[in-house]
Amino acid sequence: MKLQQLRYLCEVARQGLNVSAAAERLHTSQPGVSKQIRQLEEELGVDIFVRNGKRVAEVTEPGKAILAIAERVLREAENLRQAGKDFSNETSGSLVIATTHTQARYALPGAVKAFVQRYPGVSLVLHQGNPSQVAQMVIAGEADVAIATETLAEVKELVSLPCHAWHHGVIVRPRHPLLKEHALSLEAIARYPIVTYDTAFAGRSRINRAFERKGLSPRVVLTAIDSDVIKTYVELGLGIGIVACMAFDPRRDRGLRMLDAGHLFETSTTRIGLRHGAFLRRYVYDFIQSFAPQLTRDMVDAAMRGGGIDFEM
Amino acid sequence: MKLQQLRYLCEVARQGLNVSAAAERLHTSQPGVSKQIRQLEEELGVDIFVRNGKRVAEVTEPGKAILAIAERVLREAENLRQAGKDFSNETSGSLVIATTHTQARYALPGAVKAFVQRYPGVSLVLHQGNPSQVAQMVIAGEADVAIATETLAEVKELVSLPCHAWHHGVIVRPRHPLLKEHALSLEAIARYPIVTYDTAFAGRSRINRAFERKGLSPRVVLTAIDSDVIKTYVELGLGIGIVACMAFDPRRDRGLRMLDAGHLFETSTTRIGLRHGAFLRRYVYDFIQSFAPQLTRDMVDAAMRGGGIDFEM
DNA sequence: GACGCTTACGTTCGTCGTAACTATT
DNA sequence: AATAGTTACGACGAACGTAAGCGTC
Repeated sequence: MKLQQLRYLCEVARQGLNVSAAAERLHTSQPGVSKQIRQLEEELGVDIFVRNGKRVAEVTEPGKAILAIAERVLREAENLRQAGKDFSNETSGSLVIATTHTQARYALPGAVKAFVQRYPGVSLVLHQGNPSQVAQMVIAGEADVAIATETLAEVKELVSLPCHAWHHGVIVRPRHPLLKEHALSLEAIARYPIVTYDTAFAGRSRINRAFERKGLSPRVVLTAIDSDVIKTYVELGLGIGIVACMAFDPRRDRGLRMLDAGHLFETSTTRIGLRHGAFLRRYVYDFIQSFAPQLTRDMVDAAMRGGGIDFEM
Repeated sequence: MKLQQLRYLCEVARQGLNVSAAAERLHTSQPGVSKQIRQLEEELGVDIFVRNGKRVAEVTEPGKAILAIAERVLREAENLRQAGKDFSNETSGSLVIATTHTQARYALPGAVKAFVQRYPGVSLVLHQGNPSQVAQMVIAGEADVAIATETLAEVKELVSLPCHAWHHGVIVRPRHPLLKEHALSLEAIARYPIVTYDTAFAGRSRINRAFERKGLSPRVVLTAIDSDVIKTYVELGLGIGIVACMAFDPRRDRGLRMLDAGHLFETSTTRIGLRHGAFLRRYVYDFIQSFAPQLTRDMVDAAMRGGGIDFEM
């Protein structure tokens, strides 16, 4: 068994069982790939692919299990390579962050700016998606870290750590009647049409729960995945907005007013998600700590090894 | 990077940094091992070993991290091989069980007997040790499953599952005064010299805790790691014994009497410990279920993937 | 001086790529 | 007919083992 064979195998699977495409991506010949896979099948004594005549048609049931393990082997081998680069003080590299719009736009800029200054040789990539896509990217190895408020803690394949606690606020147009009420209440909010986040985004679950508990069914007239869209429509007078407080900037958002709603909705916690057992280069720890200062290298390491460990903020 | 290089590397580390010894164990030449390791070091750009002149003296700090990852790679590769054997219906193989005396002697015989009948081609090996040794054997890959009452649940590197709940009993000689008391109490027990398990064995922690809670400090005159030694000394009149109920057999132990003490000590739970993420061959699942019928393959799999999952009995 | 690791070198085996062949759509 | 995968074959390269060299203990 050789690592190369596993690489070939996984690439064929990733290319939708197309051996030629895999060979091309691997910069090698197609017969070579074909042969190595057959050799692996022979060594293991298991057919991994079902071949219709000469065409690779599907993955056998044992093949699925084998592919899963092969991917783990390759991932660990990749960890080794990363560890090598890290210890040899190689400054170049890449950091791929998978995150949601709200985080990318309002929470990350500070940490990102500090990072690119400190590590000019490291290319930083931001991938955007919804929380479950973000989690999947990290699981699949396409991203190094996931940052999101929802979902991450429930994904078993990831180690997740709390970064920031934050809460929601209500945004309205200037001179809106809500601005005159001396204490903001859920009942008052529910009287107006609402513009807020899409399901499974930026603490939307907390918003729903708060209304449900009071037996209120607010009229949500528009949902968006990002705070800017919400703000735009609130400015247009479509309704009042419920967004993360951090998404409101009094200087930029002159056409809007923010009412703190920390007492109405549960606090949300932004979390960082990491691949279980992954080797993280020094700059990854640095980035994490720059984003969430309480997450020291030791804490992250402890969580990565322990697996089940977690703590509340 | 090749698997072979990692194999060489780990073997050298395991042989106490002796390249020649590693080469011999790997059935290859010593220069080959030496060269491959240097190549790996060059590829990774990291010195793994500190060489005093021409002698390998110690592992560098980065080397330790690299060794840890290399071992993970090899373990996954081994999983692949096991998966191959399993799916190709190869009947031969081995099952190494690390366990304590009490389990081996009183809990396992039934499951072991059924196993060797059902899988005559699989060689079953029992390794004995104290609970933490047992856990270490599985972590190190020397054993496939750990079975013990203490320790396993706390070891993070293992997935542990509850098998049997059991409790302690008090054994005394015939005509002992305790036999006449109509309700056994801790206070009554504490009046006599006690023979029981060594620290960290077979629920000894529960025994201690029960007495502590009542503020009693019983006089323990002898501790042993196995029930048979305890029984022997109780028969000799050294004191009364506290052992697992399952260790008492009225037909064999004619010179002794057993008093149930389930109401005095907390229930102990025998657990099975498995290496996190390991591939288990079919017969391993069968063995586990034969030992603890509630542990179906699906349950074991769920626990292995989930990592943090657990349930109480 | 004995042991242990490295360097040097020749053989062998394996891998890769090209080309021809065969099956599937 | 075109696309995709396997078989065949020759060239290159890498790993292995033997033998010699050099440092420690």
